[in-house]
Amino acid sequence: MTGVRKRRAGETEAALKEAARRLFVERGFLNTKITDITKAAGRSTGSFYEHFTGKDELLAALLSDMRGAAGAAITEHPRDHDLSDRDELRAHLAVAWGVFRENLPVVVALFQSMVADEPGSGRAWRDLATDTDMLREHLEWLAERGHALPGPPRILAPAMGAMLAMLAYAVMTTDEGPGLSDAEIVEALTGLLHKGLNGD
Amino acid sequence: MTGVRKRRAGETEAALKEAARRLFVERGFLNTKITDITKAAGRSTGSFYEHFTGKDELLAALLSDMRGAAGAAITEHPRDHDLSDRDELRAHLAVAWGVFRENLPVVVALFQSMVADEPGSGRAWRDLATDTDMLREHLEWLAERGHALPGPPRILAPAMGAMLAMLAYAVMTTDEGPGLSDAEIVEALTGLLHKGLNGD
DNA sequence: GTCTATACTTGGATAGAC
DNA sequence: GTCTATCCAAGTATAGAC
Repeated sequence: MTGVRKRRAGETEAALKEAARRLFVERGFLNTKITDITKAAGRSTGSFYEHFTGKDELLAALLSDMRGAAGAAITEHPRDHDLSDRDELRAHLAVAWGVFRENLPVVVALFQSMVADEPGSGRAWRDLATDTDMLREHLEWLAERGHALPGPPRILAPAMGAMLAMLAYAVMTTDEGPGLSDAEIVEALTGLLHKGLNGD
Repeated sequence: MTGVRKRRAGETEAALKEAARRLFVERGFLNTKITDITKAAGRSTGSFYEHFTGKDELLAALLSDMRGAAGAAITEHPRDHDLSDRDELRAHLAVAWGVFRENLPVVVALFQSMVADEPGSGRAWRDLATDTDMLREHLEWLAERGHALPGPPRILAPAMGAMLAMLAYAVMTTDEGPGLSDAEIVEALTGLLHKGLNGD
């Protein structure tokens, strides 16, 4: 493989990804066909399969890119973050909301992909539990320290994650939103959850 | 149209609906093809279109049936329900959870249908706002009476609805759930939201 | 109203030339 | 690696006999 050829290949892959990101937001992951992506990227159908085995692998690649970029912000949480502190809770929520906002194409695609799966697969619960694993640990840490929670962390964490994910999806895919800024939404959620977890 | 013929027609429609309900839970709304439904119902493809113009109309019919049955429980809320009362809040959540549980086929189908729509359509937000309209009014009623809420009802209501809907979807479509009974889940959500709304 | 048979469309995937 | 051309499977929807 020559250097030029390699570069051209990289450009094609990047073009396909970029086109996919744009289309995933506009039409959604499910309604975007591979031919739509190649057309938008100015590439041929055959070329697509030289880079990805299918739409799912493309999504996996996008997800990988996302983790590389914004992943650090989410992953590197010290286990002893104190969510009973209002400012820390707000910061947490703000980071999560921001990651959603910054990576909307991937978020939309993952959300659609998850919900479109066979209900019997149980994927929705599995994804939700996995994605809120760290939050669950935070809550368990609070409980271990004698903090009185309104319920078991293994249901509270997924519940909070469900609220955040679903609400973010709804808000970020409409023009007719609640008429509130991101900061105002985060503030409202902070109030609800802070009092909810700590009782005032 | 003879009486016999009419009866037979009614049976076919019922058989199609019943088959659809079953398949929507097993495979989901999106993955269930019209041919799957007719096959499961022991009817022909052509016959299907004599009763419904397509899958969406079938879903609308199922939704209509559901409203007729369980609708009363949800719709007939006096506007002045006091959600700051823990027992009333729990009862509310329990009713909603129960409706989801009792009508899982329709709930799954609607959820999938909503999420599969073009993100740009803003349907997710619209549905969420509509479905939590009454809750929003309840909260506004509280606010009018001087109750201090953690944020504007127009974002709190959708947020609560998002949590309930997404969590119910996840929990009810898995065998590996949180290991809690419905009552225990409702109790945990009650605790979280009651304190969240009222501050202890 | 219901059936069988089939036309039609979409979209995924590959073959082979360049 | 990329392209054009094409095959093929899946599903929707209709036509026409009963």
